[in-house]
Amino acid sequence: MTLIQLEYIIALDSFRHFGKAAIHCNIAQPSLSLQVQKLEEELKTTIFVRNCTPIIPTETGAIIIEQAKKIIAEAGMVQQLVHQQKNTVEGHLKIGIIPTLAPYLLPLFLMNFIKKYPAVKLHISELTTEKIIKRLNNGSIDVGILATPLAHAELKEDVLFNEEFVGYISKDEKIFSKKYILPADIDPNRLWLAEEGHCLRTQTLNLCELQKNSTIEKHLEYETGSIETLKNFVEKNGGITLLPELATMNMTAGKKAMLRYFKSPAPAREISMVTIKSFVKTRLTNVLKDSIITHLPLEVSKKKTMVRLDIV
Amino acid sequence: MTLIQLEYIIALDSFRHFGKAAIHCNIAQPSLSLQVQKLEEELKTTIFVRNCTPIIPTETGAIIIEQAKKIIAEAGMVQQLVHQQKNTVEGHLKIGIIPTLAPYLLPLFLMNFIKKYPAVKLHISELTTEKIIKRLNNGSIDVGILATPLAHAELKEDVLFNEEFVGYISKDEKIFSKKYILPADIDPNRLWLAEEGHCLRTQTLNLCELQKNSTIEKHLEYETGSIETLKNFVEKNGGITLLPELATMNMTAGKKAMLRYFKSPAPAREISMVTIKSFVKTRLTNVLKDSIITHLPLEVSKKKTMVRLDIV
DNA sequence: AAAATTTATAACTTTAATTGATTGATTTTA
DNA sequence: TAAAATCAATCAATTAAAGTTATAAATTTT
Repeated sequence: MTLIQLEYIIALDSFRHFGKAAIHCNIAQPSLSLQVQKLEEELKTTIFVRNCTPIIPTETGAIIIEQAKKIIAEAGMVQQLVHQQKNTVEGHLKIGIIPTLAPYLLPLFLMNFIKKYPAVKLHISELTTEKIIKRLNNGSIDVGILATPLAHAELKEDVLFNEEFVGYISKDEKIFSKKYILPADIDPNRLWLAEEGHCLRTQTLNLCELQKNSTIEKHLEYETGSIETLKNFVEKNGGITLLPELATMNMTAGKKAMLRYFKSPAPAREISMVTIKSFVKTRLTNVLKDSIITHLPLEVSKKKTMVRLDIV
Repeated sequence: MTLIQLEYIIALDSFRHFGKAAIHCNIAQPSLSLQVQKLEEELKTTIFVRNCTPIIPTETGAIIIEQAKKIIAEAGMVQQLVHQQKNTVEGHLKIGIIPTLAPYLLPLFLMNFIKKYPAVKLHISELTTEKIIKRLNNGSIDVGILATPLAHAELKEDVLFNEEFVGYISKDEKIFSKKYILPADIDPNRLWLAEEGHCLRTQTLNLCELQKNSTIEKHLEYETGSIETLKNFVEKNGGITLLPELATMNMTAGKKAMLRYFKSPAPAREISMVTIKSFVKTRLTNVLKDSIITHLPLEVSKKKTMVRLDIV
């Protein structure tokens, strides 16, 4: 039994496909087949049932895979212990972050982070919530930064901050004249929404359904995943949209005049750093977390009374 | 990093000597050197300080070795899980047992055990308590069967039974006429003792010192590790010796007439099955334990009031 | 200072892992 | 239902790695 074989069966379990798992492991498909066979031979048990699509682990196989994950995690811990001992922060960290957060959160801390920890190589991907969860599970990213809670038992959530939603109101709207708005003030028919499957859409809808279960019937359906697009729509075409607080930070004074904050408790989304529970690069993620939190604007980091809008 | 490299550094830490560790690992010394170097290179840290004799692990090295032991234990668990799943009992088990127990305990269960579990390969060595502890720690035996408690934090003790001591009294002795004896009845000057370092000697001396701190001055000093020799001395030359109960089971009626049991609570030694705490072949050791306990003579297995004589 | 011990290095051998090409089996598509 | 596509296993060849013997370098012991 080798650590590599254990990595291979974990990948195979995660992809349920020899070819795809092989690509993930950076090897050719026959190598994977052979190593899995060798391990099965050594343990005198079949780990995967091949005569079905997709392949599935046997009962014993599933137990072996669980144990393999434990072993690989403990093995990863070795390098961590060395860094801890040296008091160094280095290594690779693959981060997945949702697109409604990335353009506003990353610039706040990223340059500072890579300057402070030059030995850390970051690899950041903008991904949807769904893809982040999938990739955390198959190990192609280490950390997710996204709205929580996710209610996934295998994931560990570390709350970074709560981000308020702010109304972005065209001058033509009735509620433009109000100083502070209430969820009830928002007319779903005047609301620009993010596209289907977008967590911002879910959160916004949650807010509306919080007040009344009105059927939303829009005259114009426009699907976008971009907050900038939503902003532009309100500016050019009127209407209302909800912006996460960080997206309002760098607006010009003129545009900020169109913002309307909610009366306390304001609706908010909880933003967390998520890892799989067996994740071992704790030192890296800890400094990342610290870096993010210390570079948050005061408006966000100071605790306020909020109502969390869940995404599920 | 490979599991083999981890095994090598564990062996090297245990022997503190490249040559000896290499023999233990069944490889040549340069192979071990090379693999340790490779691991140190990969982790970018030195694990062992070589410019001293014997070599010692660095501070970081010691931490890595601890983690390595955890990983190797978890890896050993995989095969165990497979057996558990198949509900089979198989594998190798290396047992160390003290010489004062081996000839009397092993015949009681061994044939039955190998018949019941034909897939288990046993390798049994008669070893002193000291050597058993050493070999448990360096992994050259899996289980020790010996008198406890040992007061070693890294070892797990599983009590099998308590074995009474019985006086073996020559007809010439005054106390031969007594039906039941007391520790105070034993004249240290008439006592045949096992050799220095022998746990039976320590236990016997403990018993004597329990009553009075008399200085033992013998006319004849004879060093033996064998209970049979002690018996023969009493038979041929008179005097007294203390026998562990199991050593009295197969005696002829004539010789049994020389046995004198202690008044309750009788002095006894605690016999346990000892493993290192990280040991994983729990299924094997469990069936071994069961096998031993179920084949004990009734006189031994039935609980009596005893006073434990410790060996330390 | 010489001998012995111990680890590292070098050159070579053996073993193991990986690959590209191909086969056989199964599923999908037309 | 036949053809195409997909997927894992097998084969032959290559590459990489782990191990070996012999020996050198360094250290300790005598």
